[in-house]
Amino acid sequence: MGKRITSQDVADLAGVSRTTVSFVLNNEQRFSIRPETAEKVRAAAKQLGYYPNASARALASNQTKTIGLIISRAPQYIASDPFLPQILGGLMEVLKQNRQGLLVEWVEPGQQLETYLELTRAHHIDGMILMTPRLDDPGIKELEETEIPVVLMGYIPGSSLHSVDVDNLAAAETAVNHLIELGHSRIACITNAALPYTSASQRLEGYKSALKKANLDYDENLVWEADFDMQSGYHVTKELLASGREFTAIFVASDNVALGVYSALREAGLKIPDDVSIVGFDDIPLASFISPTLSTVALSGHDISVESYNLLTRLMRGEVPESLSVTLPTHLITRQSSREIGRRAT
Amino acid sequence: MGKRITSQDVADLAGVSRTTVSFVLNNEQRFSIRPETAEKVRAAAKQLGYYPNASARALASNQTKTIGLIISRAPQYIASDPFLPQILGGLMEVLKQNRQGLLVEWVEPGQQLETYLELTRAHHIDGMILMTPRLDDPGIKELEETEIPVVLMGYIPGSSLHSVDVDNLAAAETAVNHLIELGHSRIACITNAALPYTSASQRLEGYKSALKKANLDYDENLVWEADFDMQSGYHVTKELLASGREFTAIFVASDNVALGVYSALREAGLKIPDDVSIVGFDDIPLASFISPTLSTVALSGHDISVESYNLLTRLMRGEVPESLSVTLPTHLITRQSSREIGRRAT
DNA sequence: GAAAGTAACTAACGCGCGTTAATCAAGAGG
DNA sequence: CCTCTTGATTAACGCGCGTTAGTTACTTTC
Repeated sequence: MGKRITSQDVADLAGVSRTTVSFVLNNEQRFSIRPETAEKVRAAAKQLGYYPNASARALASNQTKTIGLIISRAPQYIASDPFLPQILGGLMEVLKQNRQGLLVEWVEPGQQLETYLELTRAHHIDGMILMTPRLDDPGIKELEETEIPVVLMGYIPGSSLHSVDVDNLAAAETAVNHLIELGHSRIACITNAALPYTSASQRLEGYKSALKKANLDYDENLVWEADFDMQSGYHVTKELLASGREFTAIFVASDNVALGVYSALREAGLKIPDDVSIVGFDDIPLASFISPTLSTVALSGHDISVESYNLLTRLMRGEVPESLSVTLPTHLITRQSSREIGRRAT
Repeated sequence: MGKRITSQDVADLAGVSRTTVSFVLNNEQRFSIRPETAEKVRAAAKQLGYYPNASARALASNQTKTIGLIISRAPQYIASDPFLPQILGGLMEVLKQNRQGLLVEWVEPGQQLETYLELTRAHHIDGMILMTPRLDDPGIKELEETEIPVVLMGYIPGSSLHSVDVDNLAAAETAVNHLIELGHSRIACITNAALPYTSASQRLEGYKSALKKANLDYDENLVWEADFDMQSGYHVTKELLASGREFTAIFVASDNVALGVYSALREAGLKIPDDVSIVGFDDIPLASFISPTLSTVALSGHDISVESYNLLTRLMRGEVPESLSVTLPTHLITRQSSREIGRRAT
């Protein structure tokens, strides 16, 4: 158990005071340090292999240099989310550049309050990003009143918290419109998640809006709720098929769920896009690798992460961004899974 | 900026000393506290909404109650890893039960040393789990000498660090053997990653071993290295096809990579399993949803996480586990992608 | 009834660092 | 020669908590 090296050790070796060591290593400009003294300190620190203790530093400076990513979902759903790595990857990339750490937490519906309070009051983190928030999250209100900077990845209407999101409604509308332009009029909708998740309800709104603008009837029997994963997509599609309702296309608000839809349709002997056209959402890497390749709404998890981090950084600096929310672009990518109604393979 | 609530505030309100507050809230059994006093303290804490400051606590107790998950890979590879969420999900589940936090970091080859030192010496975390370690990681040696508990998710031969892994070699051997039993003798191998990653080299060894036991020639022109993602699987398969070498089956050491292989074969007009049989590795959720469903070696990311955490916990408690490494079971799942050689669809 | 406990609690130190106010040397100005 | 700056450095306090070594008050023991 080698004795831990403190800044006092560095100070002793360099023949200066601990204060000087602190000034040098933190590049404190307000106090002038003679270059050769600074060099002596740096050499001593290097020689001893000194690394400032994170806890002590956090305690003294009131900054943990760590931000939190909070996922509003249970682990079993997290485990099969192909989009999470993109978010995580993007975030970790910018964080490392800025020498900050990332604490990952999840909260299950019903326990949000306690988790948020613990995280913020205990000051484990300097700021937090809340992923896939739920409309019915009672903790949101609590967070609005806390001092800690918060960025929502996803939009909560009426919340005073800053947020980063894509325009889910418009994007979904575009996707459904694409199907309408291909001549489809009986278009089913399978959501990406339960409706308390804002992205789910917004995408559903976009679906409705597109139908309305095209003067197509909205049939609630064609709308089904999936639950993040492929299994749910599979089961919901089975039910849709069993319901006997006719449809020639499905807007699936999540590529991941769409994979389950593919599987169920295949099992039912239906061909994509010959019998059913599909448009997904997210453009996960897989979308261009499966057969048939999946038409989908592309959005960049990487950009969402970076923008969230940028916004959070400004909040942590105490700045007040002019606008409450950042909306990122999406674009429709048409691939093989969507085709004009009635046309057979060429 | 409401004043932060400290244990002193709780003590004042309860009419006791700060020490008593600490004893009560930490359930310190060594000192006897009168039940009604304890109750008074708890009531005061609740009333004030007191949460002990994490940094102060860490500094005083020398425990951060946080463990680190270190991923030896660059963010762009992390972003498309379908296996990461499983690991993360499992880990987060057990961590929450034990009221511990999770700090996620990545290191890129070449910078491991600095990152490990910083993380351990700065005492950001109580212990760490190192995911997908590389044989050529110079930091491993450093970690062996550090005091902080470390668990490798993946095996490094000759290392004195504890590890949790599946028996990659045996599992790969089983997979290849399955192909051999189906009558295949020209079996290509596409690795899951570059060979410095131990899982990649071990799976390749399993492939070689299976061939050897079956007295089949090892042809290094049939072995290609992929790089975690689908793109690499796609490109490598293209090259394999372009090389003109004959083969009737491919062992792909990663389901994710196999998806790229699927795509390339499809593009070349080859049918799976009619023309080429495929066996993958990992059993990602998608494996049973794509067409044809993918035969693969199943392993549980969840279990790997849980076992890693359990092992790490014991190390953090100062225990010395009898064995250096934990090996978890795998099992081959045969689905549609592998079939007897020469047989056409039924 | 003094010595020896025992239960219940507290004063005070230390964890390692950031930071303010103070100190000291050295030169500038008169 | 003495004051006044300026530049370079340090003593000392505080961050909020865990924890040891007490200190009380209240029994028990012979």
